Amino acid sequence: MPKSTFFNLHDSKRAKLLQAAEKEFARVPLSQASIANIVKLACVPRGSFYQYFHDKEDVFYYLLKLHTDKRRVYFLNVLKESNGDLMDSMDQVFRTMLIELTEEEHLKFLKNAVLNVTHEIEDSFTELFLGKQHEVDAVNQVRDLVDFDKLNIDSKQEFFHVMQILTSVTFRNIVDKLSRNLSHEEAIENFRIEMDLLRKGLSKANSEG
Amino acid sequence: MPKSTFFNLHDSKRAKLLQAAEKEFARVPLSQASIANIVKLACVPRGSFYQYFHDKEDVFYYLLKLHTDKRRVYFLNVLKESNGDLMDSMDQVFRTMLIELTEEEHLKFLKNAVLNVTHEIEDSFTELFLGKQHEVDAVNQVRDLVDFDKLNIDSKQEFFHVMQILTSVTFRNIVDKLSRNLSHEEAIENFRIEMDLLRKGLSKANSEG
DNA sequence: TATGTTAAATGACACCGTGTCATAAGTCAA
DNA sequence: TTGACTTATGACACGGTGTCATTTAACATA
Repeated sequence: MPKSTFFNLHDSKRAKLLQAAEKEFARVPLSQASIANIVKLACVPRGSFYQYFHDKEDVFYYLLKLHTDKRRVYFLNVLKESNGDLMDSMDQVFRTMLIELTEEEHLKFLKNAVLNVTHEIEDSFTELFLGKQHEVDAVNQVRDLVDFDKLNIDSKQEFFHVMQILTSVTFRNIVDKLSRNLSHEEAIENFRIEMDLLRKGLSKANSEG
Repeated sequence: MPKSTFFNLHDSKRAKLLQAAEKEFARVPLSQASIANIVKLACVPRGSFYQYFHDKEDVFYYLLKLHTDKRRVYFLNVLKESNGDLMDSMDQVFRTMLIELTEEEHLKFLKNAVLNVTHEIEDSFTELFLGKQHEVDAVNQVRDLVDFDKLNIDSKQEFFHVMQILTSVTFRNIVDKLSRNLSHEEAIENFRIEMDLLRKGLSKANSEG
């Protein structure tokens, strides 16, 4: 998290800093991004950067969090409007993300973020759907919206694992779309196939028994 | 890939280099590893390193490939011995990996690799099961071993997606185990729950129809 | 053995980025 | 105005990277 000094800044300067950082992280992946470029873009002296942030990872994950928070709100709304249909909602969010990724700036930022996946980023993706891990309130927020009659699970404890599975597969599909430069149609078709497989199950036994 | 010079080296020197590199990558994640340390450990001058490799990523991914190749052979054997039961084989490989991860050196290397997940690493994990992407032979090698009567899929084209799903979820479980320091029992239990969910399907509709 | 040719080894060096720190400049209350 | 505290600033020390000119080794050929 940025230092308190950062949050004491005028709105305009704060925005300027974030904008500069996002631009740099859109240019190259995290490991190649340089603080030198960020301060040049934002027109602030190098020392100031360290007044606001601990290091470049600090800004980077803060930016990512801003993105994630926005999407999470959207996800919760979709879930409401679909009367708690979890699979359909994942589908909807996946499609919306693909559309968002046509906006040049955000695309490049997210592309660099996602392709250069660190464990923290996959976690932040999970948070999109489940909220901050181990924060029970956030998990409940989703769980209360989900229509369990549409899910094939015995215990509410299994719900957590359902979300883990859906998140892993969805994330994978986003990464694939970006790394292989798939068209929207291809990406959606791939995702549809995998969601269908998840719905009906991979093992034949159950459709016989 | 390392340069040809590297492969012309005496076996002992090549091994020494790789051992030094693995030790450094076991110490810290890729981004923090330094070539300076590797050459110090291997007792070779700095310039030599660049005679053998393009950069540190080059050694790193080569090491990772050596690990992956070894596991892939094992996976194919398990698949044979289980008469093509895909789900059971994934289970078996997952358990074996957990056991391998008790060996200190390899644990730390893989932990750093997996936690600091880059897109390339998840890809290399997929290759473990599917072989190099777009190399048709490698995919067929697995597909020919799989018993399709145990799988709930209509077309062989769906097989690829089944593997994608299984790989994503398995990979996620390995990452979780390492990042949250789960015990073997917990990790196996989590994995079992998710594999069961995948088997039976997430959606209720199919168990009714 | 002498000679030429190619491959490999070596470490000094220029370059770049990081994070720190001493100092200067504000802010605000008494 | 003074003092206490917060923020700004940029020079600097440190460490890592990749290159390159030079040396050394390997080996073929006459």
